[in-house]
Amino acid sequence: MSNADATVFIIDDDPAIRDSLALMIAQENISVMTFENAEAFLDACQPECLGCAIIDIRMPGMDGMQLQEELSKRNILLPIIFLTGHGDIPMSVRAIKAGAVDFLTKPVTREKLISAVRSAICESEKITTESIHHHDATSRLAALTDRERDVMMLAIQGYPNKEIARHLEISHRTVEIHKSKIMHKTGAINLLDLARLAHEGGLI
Amino acid sequence: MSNADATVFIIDDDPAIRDSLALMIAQENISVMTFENAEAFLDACQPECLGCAIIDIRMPGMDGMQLQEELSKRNILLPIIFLTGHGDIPMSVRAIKAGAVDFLTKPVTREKLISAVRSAICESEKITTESIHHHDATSRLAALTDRERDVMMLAIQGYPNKEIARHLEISHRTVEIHKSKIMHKTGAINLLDLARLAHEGGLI
DNA sequence: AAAGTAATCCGCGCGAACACGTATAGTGAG
DNA sequence: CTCACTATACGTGTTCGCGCGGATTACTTT
Repeated sequence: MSNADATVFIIDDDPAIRDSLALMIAQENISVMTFENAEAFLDACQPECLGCAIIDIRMPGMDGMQLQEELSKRNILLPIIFLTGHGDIPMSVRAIKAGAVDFLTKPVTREKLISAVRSAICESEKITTESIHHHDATSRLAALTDRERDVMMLAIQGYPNKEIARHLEISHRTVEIHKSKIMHKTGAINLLDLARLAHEGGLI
Repeated sequence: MSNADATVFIIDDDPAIRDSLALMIAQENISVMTFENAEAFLDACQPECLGCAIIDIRMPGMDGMQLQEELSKRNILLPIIFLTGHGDIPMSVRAIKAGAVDFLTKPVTREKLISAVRSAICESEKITTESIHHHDATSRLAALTDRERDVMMLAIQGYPNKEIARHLEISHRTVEIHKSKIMHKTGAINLLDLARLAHEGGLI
């Protein structure tokens, strides 16, 4: 199965809930880690981790929604499943609109939990793939000099070399040299590829 | 204001609710239309309309969620605000995940209603713009012959003309002629533009 | 401190390869 | 017959690899 290295992080202040959830998930052959509060989880988690977080809304200290916000701030793109005993509709709407994949109410059935976890892990795999692409693109683009970046930005907007040359007030041959170096440095095989790369790297 | 031609469609079986909502929205200088049930709204609405729909979940005949699904099937991309007196959390989660912009509970405050309507109309404007682009792209691409489409698909993946020629087992000059016709028919000014167009037209 | 050295960036010219518009024309399907 | 597809030929413009030079910065050597 593809979820071999995915981990479900359970953050809940109630030990009984933690154990119960952990058991249900472990029985599906998915690895689990439990945390007593948001702070402990924040200390432990990494931006690259694959899996999902099951977060209790109501906790002493930082609550679930604050944790969601903090994770987002720290660029930790872990899909979140909220779990609560005392939620209301506005809260659930806010959570889902803020990007949570699900909002479950206690007591949760095994079926709903596992279904939510599976789709969250699936989401996490997508995010991880995209993140790798993004990181790869960014690191390649980082090798470019400022001037090369100038040329690239115009090139991927479809300007021909002559136009770029006019725009930057340099010889058209120089533009081509820059472009050539850009291609080599980024490993792009053609302009379309470069445009895709720049797009993935967030430069558009 | 930019919402001059946006219309809020209210679908609710309770006349008192309809009138109350319509009044609040009309006071914001936004035009309103009311409908007693889902079927009447479906008969009246068009795919191109700008604005949003405020839909009661619980209605005789087709209910709010079914209406959402039906609108989606008919490709009517109107942002939806649900309104209900007897909703629960799973329902709200499902609705938001299915694309609704908000899920309000009766009785709704004027403030929340207007805020939801404004963001929904803003969303509608985005959708409309995208939809125009998509439609435009599709209609341009529709003029292409099958062979031209073959050539285009390879071209926008970055293959040089010679490769395309080898791949299709035709002369490289013929490929260039196809490409030229493609550019003329679609109005694209260069390859990147064509790729963007194909992307907008959903051909990738 | 001064001189040499390496690295980096920016620039130019030449020539080969490639792309593209125009013109001309043959073949097969509807 | 018309339209789509194919092909050929010529001319022009664009792209791109290669070699070379000037300017700046930083690091090492003397």
